[in-house]
Amino acid sequence: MTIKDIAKQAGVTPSTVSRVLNQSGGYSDKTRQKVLQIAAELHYQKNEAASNLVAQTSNVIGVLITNATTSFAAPIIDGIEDWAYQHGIRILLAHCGLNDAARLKACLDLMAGQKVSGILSISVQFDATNLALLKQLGLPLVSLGVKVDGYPTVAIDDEKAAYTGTKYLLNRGYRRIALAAIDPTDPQTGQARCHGYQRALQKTGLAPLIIPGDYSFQAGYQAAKQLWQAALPPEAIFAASDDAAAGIVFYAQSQGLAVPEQLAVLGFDNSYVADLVYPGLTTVEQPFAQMGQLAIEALVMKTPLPDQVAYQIKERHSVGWR
Amino acid sequence: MTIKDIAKQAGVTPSTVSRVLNQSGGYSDKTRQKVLQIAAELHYQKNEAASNLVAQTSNVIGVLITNATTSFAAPIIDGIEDWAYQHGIRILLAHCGLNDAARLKACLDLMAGQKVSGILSISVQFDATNLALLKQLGLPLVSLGVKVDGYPTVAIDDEKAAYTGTKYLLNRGYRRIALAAIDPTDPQTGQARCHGYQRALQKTGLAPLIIPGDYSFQAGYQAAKQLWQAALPPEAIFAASDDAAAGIVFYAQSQGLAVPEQLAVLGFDNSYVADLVYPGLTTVEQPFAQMGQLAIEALVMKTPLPDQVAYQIKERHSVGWR
DNA sequence: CTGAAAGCGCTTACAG
DNA sequence: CTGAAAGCGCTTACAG
Repeated sequence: MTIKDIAKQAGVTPSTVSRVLNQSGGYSDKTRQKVLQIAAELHYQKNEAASNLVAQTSNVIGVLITNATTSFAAPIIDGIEDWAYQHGIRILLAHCGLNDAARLKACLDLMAGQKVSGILSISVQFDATNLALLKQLGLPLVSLGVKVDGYPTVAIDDEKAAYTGTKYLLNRGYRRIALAAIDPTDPQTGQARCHGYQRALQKTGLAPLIIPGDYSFQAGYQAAKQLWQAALPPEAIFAASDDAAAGIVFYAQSQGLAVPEQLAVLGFDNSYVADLVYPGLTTVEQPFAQMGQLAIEALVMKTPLPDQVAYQIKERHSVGWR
Repeated sequence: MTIKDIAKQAGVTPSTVSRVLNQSGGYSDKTRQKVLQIAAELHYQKNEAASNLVAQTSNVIGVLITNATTSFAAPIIDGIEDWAYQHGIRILLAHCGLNDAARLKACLDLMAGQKVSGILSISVQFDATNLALLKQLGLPLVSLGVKVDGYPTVAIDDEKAAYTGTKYLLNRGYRRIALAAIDPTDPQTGQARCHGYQRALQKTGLAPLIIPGDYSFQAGYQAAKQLWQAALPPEAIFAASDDAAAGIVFYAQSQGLAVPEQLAVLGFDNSYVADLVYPGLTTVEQPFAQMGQLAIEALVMKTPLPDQVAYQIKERHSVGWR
C-alpha cells in the first residue's frame, strides 16, 4: 500500500499523489478528491521512514528518563505527551537509569540513530563523556529538573524554594526545623536546597540539622526515626521530597505522633502522593506537567525558556501553627 | 556522515561498509578493521530511517497507555523498557486517553505510519471501530490488563482474584464485607471482580454490598464515607484498587477510625501507594513489571503467553483478625 | 572478498 | 495542473 498503488488507481503519477497528501498545492480539485478517496478506500498509511529519509528529520523527539516509577516522572510525561499529540510530534522513550554512563550512552546512540529532532531529559545527570558525546551529536536538548551544562533547563530555583519552605515553617512558629532525606553532595538540587534552608535559619540564629538521604520514602522514614530518638526532637521536618515526607508521616503514625500537632511535616514536589497520605501533605509545589509542556515546546518550537519556573507552597494539613 | 563517506575514506564501496557494519560477513579482516576504525573516528550513526525503509521493519514497538499518572502504569513501563533495552528494541510511547476513540485512532495511525513491529497496549479498551482498524492494519498486539478481542492478553484472573481476596477476609473472621470503587458495568475487570466477590459471599449467605466507583482515591474516599454513615457499617472494605484503598484509609484516619481494628481494608494491585500509606495496605498483588516483560517478550519473540498470571495476597497491616 | 546496480517509499526541483 | 527524474541512505542479490 504505497502512493504508487494510489497513483495507479487514480490514473495519475506518484508525484501528484504525494502533493495531494501533503497538501502542497498544485493539483485540480478533481484529482484531489479522487486521490483522497482512493487513499481512504485503500487505508493508505504513509511510510514515515521513507518520508523522514527525504525530509532528513523525523518529528520524533526522544524523552530520556531515569525510570518511570519515580513519582514525579508521570505527570511530566503526561504533560509532554499531550503537547506532542496536539502538535503531531512522536515520542521515543528511553530509560537511562541512575548514573549509568553506559546505558546513557546507549540511549544517546539510539536517539542519534533514530534522527530524533531533539531530546528532552528528565532529571538526568550527564557525565563528562556523555556530555561531550551529546555536544558532538549536535542534537538540541532541554533538561528538566537538573542543569546540563550548555543546554537550557526547566527548573524551579531550588535554593529559593528551600528558603521559602523553611521560612514558611518559621513564620508558623516552628523553631527546631530539620531538613531530611536530602543529598548534600548532589552538586545541583541537593546543595541548592541545603543552602536555602541554611540561609533561612541563619538570620534566626537557629542551628541547622540536615539528615542526608536519597529523597526516598525509606530515607524519610529513617530520618524521622533517627530524629525522633534524639534527646531533643525537632518540631518540624522539611522533607526533600513528598516520598520522603510520606515516610516521615508513616513513622509518625506508627508511633502515634499527631501530625502536625506533635510533628509538622513539609514536603517537596506536590506529587501524586501528597494527596494520598493522611494528613494531606503541605508541600513546595513544582508544576511538573507545566514544566514538561514548557520543555517540549521550547525544544520543538525553539521558543525561549523562562529563566525559572514558579513554585509555591501548596497547603494541606501536615503543617499547623505553633 | 553516511556509509558513503566512510567508503570514500576507506577506499571501498558503500556495499562493503554496509556489510562490515552489519557483520554480515564477506570481507577481509583488514577491510573490516579499517572500516570500523574510520566509522568510529567519524562518529558514524546509522540512519535508521533508511535502514528501516529497506528492511521494511523498524525494531520499534508502540506502547499505548491511557495516561502515565495511573499508579500502575509506571512499573509496567519500567518492565517493558528494561526488556526492550536488553534486546535492542525501541519504544514509541503514545497516550490514548480514557475511552477517547478519536485519540485512540490517531495513536493507531501514528503507529502504523511508523511501521512499528507491534503494539503493546496497557489497560486500553478498544471500541468496535478501532478494533476493526487494528485488525485491518495487521499489526500484532498484546494487551495488558484488559481483554482485546482476537489478541493475546496478559492479565490475572480477576474473578478468581476477587474471590480469593473476599475469601481471605472471610477467613479472618470478617462478615460484613463491602466491595468499593468498582465499575460493575465495565464488561471486563469490573464485572469479573464483582462476580468473584459475590461467589465468595454466596456460600456464606452474607449479603453482598457493592459501592460503584472509578477505582480512584476519590471513589474510595466517597465509598468509605457513604458506608460509614450507614446504620450498620461494614467490618471490612475490599477496594477495587490501591488508590481507592488509600482513599478509604484516608477517610478512616480522618474519622479517627483505627485500621484494621475498626475497619479492615483490602487493596488491589500492590502498586506504589500500598507501601506509602499508614497502615501499609494488605492487597491483592498484580505482578506488573513481570506482566510488562511477558507482554513485550511475547510480542517481539512471538513466544506463547501464559494463560494467566499469578496473583497473590500481599500482606501488610490494613487487614487484621476478627 | 569486493563492486555495480537496483530498489525500499517518498519528496521535490525542473519541464512542460 | 501534471509528469519524469533524481535522490534521501541504506541493503542485498548478482557478478566477478
